[in-house]
Amino acid sequence: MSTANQPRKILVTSALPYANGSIHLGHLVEYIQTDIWVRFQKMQGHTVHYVCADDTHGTPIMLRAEKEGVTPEALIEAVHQEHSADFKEFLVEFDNYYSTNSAENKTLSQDIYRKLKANGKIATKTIEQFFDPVKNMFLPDRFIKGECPKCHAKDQYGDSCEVCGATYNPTELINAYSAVSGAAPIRKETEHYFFKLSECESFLKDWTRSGTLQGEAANKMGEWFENGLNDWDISRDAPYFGFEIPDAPGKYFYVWLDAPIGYMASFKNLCDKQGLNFDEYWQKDSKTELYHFIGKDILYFHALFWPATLEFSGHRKPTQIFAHGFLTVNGEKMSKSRGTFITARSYLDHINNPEYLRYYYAAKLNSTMEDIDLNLEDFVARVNSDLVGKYINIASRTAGFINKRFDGKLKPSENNAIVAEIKAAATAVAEAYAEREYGKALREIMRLADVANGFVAEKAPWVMAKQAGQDAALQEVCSDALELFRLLTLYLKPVLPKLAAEVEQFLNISPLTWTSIGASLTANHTISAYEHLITRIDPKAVEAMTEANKENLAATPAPQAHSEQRHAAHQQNEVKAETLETDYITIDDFTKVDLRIAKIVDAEHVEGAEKLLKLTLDIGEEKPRQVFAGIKSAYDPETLKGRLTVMVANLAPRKMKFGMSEGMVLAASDERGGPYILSPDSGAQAGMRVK
RNA sequence: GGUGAUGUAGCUCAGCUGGUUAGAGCACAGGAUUCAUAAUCCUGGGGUCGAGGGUUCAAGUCCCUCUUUCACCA
Repeated sequence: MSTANQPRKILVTSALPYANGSIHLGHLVEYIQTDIWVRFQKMQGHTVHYVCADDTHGTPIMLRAEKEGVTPEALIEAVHQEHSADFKEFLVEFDNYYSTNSAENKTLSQDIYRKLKANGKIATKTIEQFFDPVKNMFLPDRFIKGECPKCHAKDQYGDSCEVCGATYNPTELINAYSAVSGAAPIRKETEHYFFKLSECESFLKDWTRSGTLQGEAANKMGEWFENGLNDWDISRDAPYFGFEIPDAPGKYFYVWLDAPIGYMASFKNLCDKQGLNFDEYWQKDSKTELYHFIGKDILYFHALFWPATLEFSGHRKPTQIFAHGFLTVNGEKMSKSRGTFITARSYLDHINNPEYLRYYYAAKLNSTMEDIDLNLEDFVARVNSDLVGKYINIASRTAGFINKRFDGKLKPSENNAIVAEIKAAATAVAEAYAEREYGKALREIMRLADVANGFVAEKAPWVMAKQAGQDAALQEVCSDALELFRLLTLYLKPVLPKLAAEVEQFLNISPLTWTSIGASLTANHTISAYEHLITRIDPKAVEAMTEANKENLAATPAPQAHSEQRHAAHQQNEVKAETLETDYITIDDFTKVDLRIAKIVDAEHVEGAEKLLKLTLDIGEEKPRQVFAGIKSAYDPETLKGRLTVMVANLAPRKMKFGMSEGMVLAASDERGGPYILSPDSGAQAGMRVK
């Protein structure tokens, strides 16, 4: 990507936050990352539209509204107000912040659906799903609760246990009940609509490898292709809060169908308000650019479903998708009990300045999908040192002389080498921003701030101030220092827009853009009086913030542990949960398993495998079996050779990445350790049946 | 179980396609300075670059094995 001089037309989105909860510091990583990029591109003189919206549909919203005794519309309106206010205060400047529950989105979603259907990409299939007989509705996994089949913890969700971490199907829960009504769910058939993603494979393979994804992301997508693409279930049965599917009474679009179309709808709304040409941005051969900033957890939706949806409904595809990692706080997942699950609002209540967080995130962000860590101690140290100690200090230590001694008038030198050096860094800084290497950009900028402070220290204007006849030199040094400060402000402006605006006012200059680098503060230019622009963070404020969030824990019920995005990603599995299981098996069931004593004739490491060993097992057959076993962590292959163990001999052979596995070795393990493979008592011979 | 990441000074992180005695900021120690909200400047201590093996004239950087942490998928 170049920082070229040609003005570009760019449409940028951030992922749509779900209208079911508050914005927290994790969300803000993405919005701040996007906002910095957008502001940078705008400073470059490009035409940029940054749109977003609340993601408003789905079962969780419907049920929450019901619980609160309001309509879904009222609920999402209130959340929209809250989200908008949060973003505004964090200086996330959308050109439009809309809602997926809009007329535009309904029209676009239905239109796109019709085109997909006309292109033969829609199919129907009857599936079986859990149904709440009291509430008369089908239940997503997360609304089925029960006792964990592994550790017997009560009230666990349908897909995994939060106590022991086990994952399972909702069918395995003991005494399953509907989280909505408490009734025991029953299985019921229903007709669903599917988008035939399986037919889009060759298109998607090309698309995901054409430079549209980060390298790591493209690798990850490779997994999906290896397993083959499943058709995508895009319908949900009434009652559902969403858009009805055309010509399908009682069927609604699944929220993930209309959510990304919400990007288009928000832009459509902006076009209507500002007279922009919608089709220029979305038609098949659009020359404009389209970028989606997302979290790595929703890559699947944006790199598979979304481009396929666009392609087969006759639209353009995204230029690039930028996925970022998650936020950890003090090196760990955000946690209510540690007080590190911090909402945007709570941050604002305790730390008066949102730009500190913007700065810290920017200092940590790069173009990869790595997680970033908000270390609260480091946060305080970094902001205080970089922003107050280094950057702001340059103005603070020199502006006083200009104001007191020269009536605010500047007189810069003709050729200052330091000024030239800092101007010369513009390209490197711009490239780093464009590539989303904000950490790199800020490291460079702070290095320049060090250079600027070194310049002031070397010239020692305070010495000049005490010597007669040094007035001109004093004015020149301080003027140059303020020019350095101006340039540093310009470089920091995408990250610190509010502070930059205050500096512009202080320096009495028009808003800085990238072309302002060529300009300079000139002789006789008058600046305003300097007032402290920012103050240091008091570590006590941070402490108070985490304390306050701990208190909230006691006061409010724990939030839904599963994010809407995580849940969304699970939707593919809902369809798969089909076989019901009972607690007991019969002797016949057991004898189906052909267990044999096996002699390990050979064992070796598998190149490239993390946990596997390749075993060659003699069970008295002509040819030994080759079995891959996940016991590498516990056994050295050499020590296994010659041992007897137990294997499942009639397990269907399975093709693994490293070859065929013709059986399975039994081993014991749980959280206390393992795996420990089994050994028969002495006397057993290879090939004996275990029963 | 699979996949992708990850492990570099006390802390947070840089180290591009392998090449001089491994870097920065913070923290710490000593000195300078006092214009600036204890800020700034100079100097210094501190790392067997997760562990082991290999390739190479040369590896933090490539390969293999083990291991840490995380995420996604199953």
